[in-house]
Amino acid sequence: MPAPTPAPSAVPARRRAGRPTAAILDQDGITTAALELISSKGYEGLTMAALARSLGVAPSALYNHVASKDDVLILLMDHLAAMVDVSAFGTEPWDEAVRRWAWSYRDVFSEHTPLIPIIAVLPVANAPKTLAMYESVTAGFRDAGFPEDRIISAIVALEAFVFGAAYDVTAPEDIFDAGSLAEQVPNFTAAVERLALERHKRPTDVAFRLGLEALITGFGALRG
Amino acid sequence: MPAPTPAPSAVPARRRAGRPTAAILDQDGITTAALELISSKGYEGLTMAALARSLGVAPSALYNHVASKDDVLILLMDHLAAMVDVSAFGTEPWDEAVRRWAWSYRDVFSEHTPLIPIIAVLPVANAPKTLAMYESVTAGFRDAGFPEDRIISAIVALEAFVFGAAYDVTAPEDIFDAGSLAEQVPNFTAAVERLALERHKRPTDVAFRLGLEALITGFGALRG
DNA sequence: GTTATAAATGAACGCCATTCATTTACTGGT
DNA sequence: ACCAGTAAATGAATGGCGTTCATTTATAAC
Repeated sequence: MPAPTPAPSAVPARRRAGRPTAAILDQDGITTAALELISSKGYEGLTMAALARSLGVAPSALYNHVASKDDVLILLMDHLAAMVDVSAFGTEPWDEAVRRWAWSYRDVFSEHTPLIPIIAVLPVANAPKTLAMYESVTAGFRDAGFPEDRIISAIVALEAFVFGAAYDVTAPEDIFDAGSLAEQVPNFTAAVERLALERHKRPTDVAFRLGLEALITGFGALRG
Repeated sequence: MPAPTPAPSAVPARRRAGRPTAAILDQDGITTAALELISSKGYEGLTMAALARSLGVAPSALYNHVASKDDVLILLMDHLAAMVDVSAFGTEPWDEAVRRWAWSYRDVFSEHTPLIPIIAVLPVANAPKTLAMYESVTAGFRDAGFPEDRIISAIVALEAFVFGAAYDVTAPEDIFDAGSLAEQVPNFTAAVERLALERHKRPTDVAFRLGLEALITGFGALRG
């Protein structure tokens, strides 16, 4: 018969309430766990209960470290901002640096579109890594001879394009299939059919490139 | 004392279950009520319960006419697409028509940013009025000598910019105030301070204009 | 007339974010 | 060495949400 001493279980013994020897949770751990949860279950799977469960903790415990679920989303988006590639500012010519930054920015957030409504509107003071990204980009623009009073406007415009394009990446392939209404919109249907299928390039990438190059060209002309 | 016959009450007598003389609800009525609700209480106030209440109906009654709340949002966004000004295509030069379309598009959706994640990803077959908008724009591009195989890409890029800019409109004024971290981001802080305060123009409008003009110029060069 | 159906009701469900009283172990002051 | 205060956990409870479903009934169709 089995020994009376309980075997170490996959389910850990239920922790008693009260202050533990060392804190189990912190914002970094919560952020990491949230990212893992998102990559396995998507944003629908990101609930406070699931997050707590993945950390081996009761849901209410999270609220000792974040004020709300929105707070978790802010932590996430600031973490992602640090993953955006700004390294080309300072090492590459301005236009190439913008190109790399924008593609990278779009790619990072296209996997995290539910954060876009938050980052687009969040005061930078609440997001230090995002702020650091802006600092690098701003310095790159200034060093490239950009007039200082237009730098922020240019960045805002580029960002708007990037966010919109990030959504576009997630659109289904047949988004432009008009179905039974096709006959009623002949010009549109024709244009969709002619959409050049460049090899190895998604339509969303072609559109992003087209817009980005126009913005880079247009803004490049502002440099002194 | 009051007569036994009940006076006509502000609260209507509770309707019995069963088929009414004429249908109370339809998709148009739901859409209109939803718009009113949003304009008075905002998108947080748009719940199925509140929507039903504003129509004098039980929440479950809505589900005879829409499959889900997302369905309501789709109705809303298609309704809004019809409000976007495409009238300049065909009457004005191409660049001016794009300008009017884009500004109008941005203005309409800046009041309805919660719909952006939906419209950005919804197949056009589910949104006839949106499709009609695309038809007008596509025809305008074609008539302006735009190469047919780039029309969709150009529209997608413009739309991405418009959606991102719509979010930007809703950002708080102090979004770029770095607060206590200002010293750590000197270039950024300086650029924010120099942000030219053009009279009568919001910074968000300045940025939109900057980006839009760059896109129009860049895309205009593609015309044959 | 009978039958079928569309369109309403209201009760119930499950999920979710959040709050709160409570417990407990560590920390700093005397 | 004690004591008080506090940080960090528990788990039960709450209220709101979208949605489902059995039921009812007026109208339309045969």
